[in-house]
Parts: sequence; structure tokens; C-alpha cells
Amino acid sequence: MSAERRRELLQSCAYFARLEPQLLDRIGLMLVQRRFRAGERIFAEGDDEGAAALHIVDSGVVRIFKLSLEGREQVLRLMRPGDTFADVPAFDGGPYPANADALEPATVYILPRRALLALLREHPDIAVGSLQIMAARLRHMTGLVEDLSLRRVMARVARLILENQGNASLSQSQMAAMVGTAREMVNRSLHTLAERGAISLDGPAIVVLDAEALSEIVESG
Amino acid sequence: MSAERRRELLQSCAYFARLEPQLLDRIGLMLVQRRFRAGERIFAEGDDEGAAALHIVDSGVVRIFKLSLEGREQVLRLMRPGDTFADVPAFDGGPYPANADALEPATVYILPRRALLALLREHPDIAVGSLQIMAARLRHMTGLVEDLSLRRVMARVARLILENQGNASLSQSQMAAMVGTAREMVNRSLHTLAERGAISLDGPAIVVLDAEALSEIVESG
DNA sequence: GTCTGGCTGTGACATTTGTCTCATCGGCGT
DNA sequence: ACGCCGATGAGACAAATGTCACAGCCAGAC
Repeated sequence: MSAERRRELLQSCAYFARLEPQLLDRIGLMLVQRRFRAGERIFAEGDDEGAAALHIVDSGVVRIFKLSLEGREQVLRLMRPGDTFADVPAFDGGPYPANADALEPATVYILPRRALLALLREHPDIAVGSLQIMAARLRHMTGLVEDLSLRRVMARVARLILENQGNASLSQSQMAAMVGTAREMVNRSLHTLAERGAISLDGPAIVVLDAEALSEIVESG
Repeated sequence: MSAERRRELLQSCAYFARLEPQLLDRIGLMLVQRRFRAGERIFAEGDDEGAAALHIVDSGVVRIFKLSLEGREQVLRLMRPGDTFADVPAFDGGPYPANADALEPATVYILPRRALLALLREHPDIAVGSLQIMAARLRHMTGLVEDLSLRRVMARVARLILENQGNASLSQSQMAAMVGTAREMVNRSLHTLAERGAISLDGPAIVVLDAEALSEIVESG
């Protein structure tokens, strides 16, 4: 991969967006490329103690999720090009807190933990920016907790539809893993949302007809 | 409050534990004290855009929680002396992501956002340490999501009991708000845990008889 | 003392959600 | 063509959870 491409990738990523090109090129040299097929596991919860590194998505979609003993999945978030993941183990050196796999074929670049820590010490701006990224991530997680604890399935599905507008469509199974329920519940919820005129269904395709109505359903718990 | 006391408080707090006493005294001068009665609201979700500040608990117990329209509560975490809260709005300048109130009478010290940001830029060590704190907080939130999504109420209650050992006992209503359920469910769960010999109940007091058994119940979902 | 408010303890019941099963459709490879 | 696989659609049922109602108990207020 060319130096220019690496620089572009780093610039598209919130951690490094504001650095001088020279520095970006230096960081680019430390990146390691990894490719994954659709469905392939990137890492598992508990893996790689102390060997964690910052992961940057270059192409494809990556999924972070928790697994229960019975095999149920809870997706924590989806990442698209420019997004980073495994920040937490990269910063604290602990084990991976969750699993990651590729939802679509993906290429990922990895910045070793040591390189990251050195950058943080040399460039306080990066550290302050990183804190803002971590803050955003915490906001996202509190939203997820709010969803799971205080909203019913249909409201969560409505919220997911609103947030996912413009992105590639998800299968009902994938939606179920994201809102923490079973596929059948997603199916039923979609159909009652359609009955109420908020969306229109054509097989896997979801068209938002009335975003207002969807928001109301989200708020109504 | 004396300068010594302020220094002690800062030293008990993970952000500042490793700084030289001189610097601690300087930071101490920027702290503002606030006192709260039991049950008093400290801030509400959405409050104080841009005016957020880092809060440090000096005494008492503070509760961070989400509210639904119907009045249901979900506690995100409890803070005791030395813990900090409102880190997220302090770092990103956004609105408070949740509500805070005092579970017991509490005194809290506040470090204004500007002072915090200046410290981060002057002392990269503080920034790196802050990132580790934020990472720990994210781990805690993913644990909460895992609980809510993948475990049943009794398993969550068992986990809460294990984690809360050694701390002051909580009322069943408070436990319910922490595990995201109704008080009656907590009551029933406690009694079946007692039937199985894992704990012993004497009114509000919970005694752990068999921590192993509790762990198994947590794992069993 | 009495009264009040918060806590625990319980039972019946409604609602929500999860599970199981099956039918159908369409794409894809052979 | 054929079979296979994954997706959606849907009904019946079971399990988990939430809600309501009420009782008893105890500490603090008056």
C-alpha cells in the first residue's frame, strides 16, 4: 500500500486527522495490514493479553459483539472505513473486552500499542483528541444501556432504523443481534411498524415513510 | 477545607494520584466545594451544555442514572469517595449524558473544564492516565450491556451481590434500579437465591454463604 | 402513645419476549 | 433442471418479566 494511501487513511480517522503530513507518513510506516473474509473472526474476547493494538478499518464493515454461553449475540457497534476499534485494550493493555469479526470482506490496519503510547506522550493534542473519542464511545454505550433497559423491542428497532438510514441494509438476524433480541421479534416489529405507516417493507428493503412517527415510537419506550 | 485535605482528596483520585505535591496544591486551589442532602439532584441529563466540570466525590455516595418517560430508572454506576464523575462532558464539552443524585449526604469537589483541559496539555501523563480511566469506564459499560442483554434478572442480582460485597447494603428498590428491573423481581430472586443456599436473608441484610454458587448462577445466564 | 412513610414479603395476573415449528421465496452452484 | 441454503413471514406456545394489590414490620415524626 502506498504512502499516500496510508496518509489518507490516517487522515480519515479521528485520532490523527489534524496532524502534519510528515508525521502522518511516519505513523503510516508503523501500520500493519490485515485482510479478513466475510464472517471471519478478527479477535475473540479475552484474547491477546498485553498484545492489543489499535485497529483502523480501511474497507468493509467490522462488528464488535458479546457472546453468551448459549450462543446469543449482542452487537456493541459496527465500524466502517475510518473508524477505529480495540481502543480500550490498546490504551489499558488489558484483554479484549469483546469479539470482533468482519460483516463484509474487510481490510484493517493495526498500530501497535507501543507506537500509540509513544505518540500520546510526544503529542498531547493526540491524547486530548483521544479523550474526546473515548467520551463519544461512552455516550454511545450509555445510549445502548438506555435502549436495553428502558425501551421495548419495537422502540429499539425503530431507533436502529433511524440510525441506520443511508447505510447498507441489514438482515433481520443482524438487526436482532444489534438490538439484543430474537430475529422473530424483529420481524414482528417491522411488520407492526409497517402497519402503522412508519415504514414500508419490500422483503429485505426498508423504506422510511414517516421519520416523525418512528421517533415517537422510540420515545414512547 | 484545608490545603492538606484537598491534596489528600486529589491523591485518592486516579487522575492525579501520581503528581508532585506542589502541583496537587495548585490544583487544589481550583476546586469548588458543593454539598448535597440525601436524595438531592446534582445535575440532570441534558443540563449545563458547555458548563460541565469534573466532579470528585469527597464523602457520601453518588448515583448516576438514566430515566425513562414512565419514571423507570437505570443506574449506570455508584460513586464513593475518590471516584470521579461527569468525566465525559468534562472532556468533550457536551451536555450531561445522564442524571446524578446523592444516595447519601455527599460533598463533591468540582474542577472546571478549562482547568482540566489545561492540565491535560501541560502534563501528558495525566492525559495518558485519563485514557486508562476512560478505558476502565468503557469496560464497565460493556459489562452492563452484557448483563442487560444476555443475562436474566436472577443472574444480574447474583452479580450485583458479588460486586457489592463489603459495601453498605442496598434496598431492594435500589438494587432493582441497578439491574434494570422491578423491585418485586429482586425480592423473588433474592428468595430463590436463599432457597438454593447461596445467600442468607435477614430482612435487608444479605449474607453471602456460597460465592461459588453465586458465580455459577451469574455464568448460567 | 399514634401515625406515617419506607421497606420487605407475596400472590394473582397481564404483558412482553423467547422458542419452536413450518411454509415460502430466491439465488447459487452443480 | 435440481437441490441447497439463507432469508423472510407467520402461528402456537412457553418462559420471563412487569404490574397491581395488599399485608406486615419498623423507625422516626408528632
